[in-house]
Amino acid sequence: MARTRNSLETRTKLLDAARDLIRAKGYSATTVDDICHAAGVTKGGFFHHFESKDQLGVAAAEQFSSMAEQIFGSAPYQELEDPLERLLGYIDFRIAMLGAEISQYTCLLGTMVQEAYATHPSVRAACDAGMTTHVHDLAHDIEDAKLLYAPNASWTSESVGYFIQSVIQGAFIFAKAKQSPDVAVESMMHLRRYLESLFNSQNSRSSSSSQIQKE
Amino acid sequence: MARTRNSLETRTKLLDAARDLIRAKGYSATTVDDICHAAGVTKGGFFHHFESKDQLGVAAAEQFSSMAEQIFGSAPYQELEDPLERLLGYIDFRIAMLGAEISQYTCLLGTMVQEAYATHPSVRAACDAGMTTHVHDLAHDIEDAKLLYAPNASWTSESVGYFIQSVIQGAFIFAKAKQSPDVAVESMMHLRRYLESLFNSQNSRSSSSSQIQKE
DNA sequence: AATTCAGTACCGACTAGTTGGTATGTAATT
DNA sequence: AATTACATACCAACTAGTCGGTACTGAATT
Repeated sequence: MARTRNSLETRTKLLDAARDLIRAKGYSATTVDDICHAAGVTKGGFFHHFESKDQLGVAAAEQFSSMAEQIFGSAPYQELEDPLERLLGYIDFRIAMLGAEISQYTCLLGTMVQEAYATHPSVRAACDAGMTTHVHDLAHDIEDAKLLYAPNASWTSESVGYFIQSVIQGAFIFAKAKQSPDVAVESMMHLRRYLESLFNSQNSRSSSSSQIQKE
Repeated sequence: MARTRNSLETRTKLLDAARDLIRAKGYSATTVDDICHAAGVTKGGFFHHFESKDQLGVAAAEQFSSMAEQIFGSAPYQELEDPLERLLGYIDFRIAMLGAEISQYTCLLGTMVQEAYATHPSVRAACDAGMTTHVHDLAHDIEDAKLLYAPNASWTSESVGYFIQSVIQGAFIFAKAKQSPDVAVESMMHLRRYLESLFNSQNSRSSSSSQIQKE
């Protein structure tokens, strides 16, 4: 029966199945058997790769984080030279993602941490770590844009990064509640407008096409 | 043993226990036995009041909605005459709430809908209904403020209402992940600043989002 | 005023199925 | 030969939900 005997491949199949199932049903409602069945692996195989369900949750969070890092790190907007344009490109990219199926664009970490924060400490920590890393990646561009367009602003780049993620996470909740991304799209447009306004004040010099044409 | 034989009281105790437990552990991880134990009621009593766990979820969502309606409807900021001040008062009120324990200020509806949206349709619908009602309550003040301060703005009051709720829901996720409300507070401060900016400028033009504001 | 009686509120043991996890076996790889 | 990578069979604890029974209530009947 066992056609392939590739440890890494099996592990990846389990993690992918876990990612999809947990995004759809949540962490608690997703059983080990569910994951095994979806991945085409038996219980024995599962517990060969992960010593507990919680440890799978941690591993799934880590895998999701590096997947996100890869997706956003290699997205087209990263080629833009202006940090503000990269930031707005990120938002536009996330808005574009809302065109796919709900289960494709929602965040595993946000979903898991909601139910796991009080009862599964290791999962909570893994979600926190992944989200924090993503915020810090963003904050780098925000900081560069700030130095360029709003050096005297009172807000911190990090807080803007967390704000962006809060809007996105909240938008996902409404996409789920309404079974439609429409409200989420509008929220992210508000977010985009706010970001523009943050970099629009006082001494701004921009050679870019979009916003400021004041002299 | 049975001191009081008050149907409504027992039902309320079950709903209160469900609210607290689900906010802490999520919907799936909260068992009927958990709820019974916390409420001091037996299984028989539970299923006398609710014909299924899902129906309890729906009832809990409804109760939570009317609780919210009552809290925000009778909050001090409602006395303010200016609709914009009422709106900002709402934000300040929510920021102040972040001083309590996590389990006290998080949203049952947002928590439940995350895990239930695909697998428990009735619960999803109840959460949607509750959140939508709350947004519409908010949107009323937003609309009034718009007529007063930004009559020509291109955004809709409803979309601003959903945006506010998205930020709040997302902030809760980070409060859980970080086990601290600090990040949530900062996000709500950004939200507050955005709302101020929406009503601050001479919005005599529509659609063009760039607006220069003075400090 | 006492009795009946139907209905409501609740109890707690039970069930059939599910849960995460284990013990043991075995074929493939090193 | 030893280790790895699984599969199979199994278990104790737990799961939502059931069911027969009990205690209390309040109104109608006696």
